[in-house]
Amino acid sequence: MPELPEVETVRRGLETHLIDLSIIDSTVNYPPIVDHQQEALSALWPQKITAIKRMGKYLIFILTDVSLVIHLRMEGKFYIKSNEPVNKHEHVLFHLSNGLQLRYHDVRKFGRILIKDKTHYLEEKPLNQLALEPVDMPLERFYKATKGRHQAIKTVCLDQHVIAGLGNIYVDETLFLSNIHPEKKANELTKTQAEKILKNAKEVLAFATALGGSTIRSYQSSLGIHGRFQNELRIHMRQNQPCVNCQTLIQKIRVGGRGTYVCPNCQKK
DNA sequence: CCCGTGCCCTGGCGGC
DNA sequence: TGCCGCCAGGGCACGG
Repeated sequence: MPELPEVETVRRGLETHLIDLSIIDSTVNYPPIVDHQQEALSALWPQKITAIKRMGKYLIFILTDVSLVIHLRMEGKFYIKSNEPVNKHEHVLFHLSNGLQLRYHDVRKFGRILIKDKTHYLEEKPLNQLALEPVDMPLERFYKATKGRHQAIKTVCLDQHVIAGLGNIYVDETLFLSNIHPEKKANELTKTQAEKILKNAKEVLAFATALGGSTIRSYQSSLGIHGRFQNELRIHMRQNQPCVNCQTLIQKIRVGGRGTYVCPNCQKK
């Protein structure tokens, strides 16, 4: 599942390949991906790709007249291909001015590509609902948000309206590094614990981004980029393996419906 | 406002 | 080997 480090890795790859190219046409094979706006999409072209940005787990293509706000969800990825046969999971094709095609590939079909106003996309859903990323988040603001929540801290950290960029992998890593149990009630955190979470979230996201994100299971990065952070995971996907700190066997539990890895000795409720 | 549930979707896997 | 049912989960709609 692409989280902030994987999305940033994708963004950098796309930037390298696409800046200053134009999209001259589009083909939509599965309309829900573009929110059934395939005709509006077709009417846009040509548009030059002037910038590719990222906010939390969203990618934003800045084009001549509009912005495309893209969420890869679980398994969305981009490929750049020439005229190879179209794979059954390639749902949207952008035909580029250099003869190549940017193809959106998504086995689960959960991803979305939304057409937004060029300058007001920040004021519209979904980006107007998006919280700040850990790197930009003032402690006071994060701590205040946790105080109003009776849910498990893991659930709150996954809420993109509270803090942006963390998904299931990096929230498990962050809470492990913070010695906080994922089921701890958010409103019972001390300010020091909130500070630890914020600090560790920043560090783990920065380190993972530097390694090109994680390439695990269903999520393999596109454009030939393979992340290496999966080799650095301390807790996620390590069920029944010894904790790196205390050798206690790591447990897999469910928190808020999510598979969650925890060291019952190191992480306190 | 807050919170829990169900939905979207398909490949992979366990069980028989 | 093949089939069936279940599981994975980010974000959102909906209802209490």
